[in-house]
Amino acid sequence: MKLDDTDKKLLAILQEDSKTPIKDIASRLNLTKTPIYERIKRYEQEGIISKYVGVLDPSKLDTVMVVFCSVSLESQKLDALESFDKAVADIPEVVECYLMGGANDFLLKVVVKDLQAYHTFSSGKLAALPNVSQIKSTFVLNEVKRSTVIPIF
Amino acid sequence: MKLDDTDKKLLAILQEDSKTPIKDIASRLNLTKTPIYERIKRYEQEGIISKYVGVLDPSKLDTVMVVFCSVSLESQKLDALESFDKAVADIPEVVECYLMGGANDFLLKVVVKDLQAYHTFSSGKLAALPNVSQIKSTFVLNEVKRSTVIPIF
DNA sequence: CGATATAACGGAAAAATTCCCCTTTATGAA
DNA sequence: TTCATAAAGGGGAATTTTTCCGTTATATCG
Repeated sequence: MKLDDTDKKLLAILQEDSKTPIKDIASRLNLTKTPIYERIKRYEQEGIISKYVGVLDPSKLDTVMVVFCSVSLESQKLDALESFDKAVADIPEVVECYLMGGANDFLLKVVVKDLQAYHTFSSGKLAALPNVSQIKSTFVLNEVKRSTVIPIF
Repeated sequence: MKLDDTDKKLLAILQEDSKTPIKDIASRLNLTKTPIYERIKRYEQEGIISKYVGVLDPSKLDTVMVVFCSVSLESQKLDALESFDKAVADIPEVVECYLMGGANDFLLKVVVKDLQAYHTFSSGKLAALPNVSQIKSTFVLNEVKRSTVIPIF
């Protein structure tokens, strides 16, 4: 889908604050509610906007710890990768998971409540998945920046 | 702040779909709109919910490429770390940034439109920041899972 | 057992979204 | 240039949702 200048500005606004009233967006973009409303509906229908969510501040929840871990599999065959994908989808502690280039590892972002919970997760749930050969964990000391915005140029 | 069972369920719903009408949430949690409304307002005032955002599907935007890079600084002094923090906040391509334990590196999630844009970003903007000594880039081949949900147990 | 605080309820007012039809602007072929 | 057609924008009314009351229930503690 082709995005014009208005689309880019509008998507930027919705990525920053999806609760901004349509009429306010309209006046910022020098339009009225109808064209704004219809553009937004189009994004939703086409799946460009997949969902609207509330974002929590982990520093306000005293029991949150973030860990990145890179997981290597014994096999790089497609079905091994796919079965790992599926397994990971159902583990709530795994908040993000990426298949990475270079070493053919997965990079996982994991959220747990403390170090003990991480140990349980890592040695219990994660190491138990099929084909897992190596897990390297790195702990987040400080969350410097976290945004969900995909910059559109 | 102490979170009871209703708070946890409510935060889980809002993290999944913040557009769910309050009356629908109320009936799911066997309550009426008022207590739900007042709990949500409390989360917003206390900053537990920091914002509401629209989430874009990068696969629907043909020009999106994700890279993780670990950046080492020459100095681990506090002011060097802090000036890096501040600089990173203003770079839109840097979507997330974490100070990591272990090697005292930063881990950055970077979103650009293609490989050429990444080269421009990496050698231009990123390497130009003060104290940067080493940049290791790993490219995302496939986004297996990406959620903004912080699991609350 | 009161007294007080906290949470939940129900309805009305305000605000936002949604939907309708109409007007304007852009596009392209004759 | 001009007309036909499509695409985008506009304005207002109906609907839905949020917000804000006053009131009632429930729990906690001396």
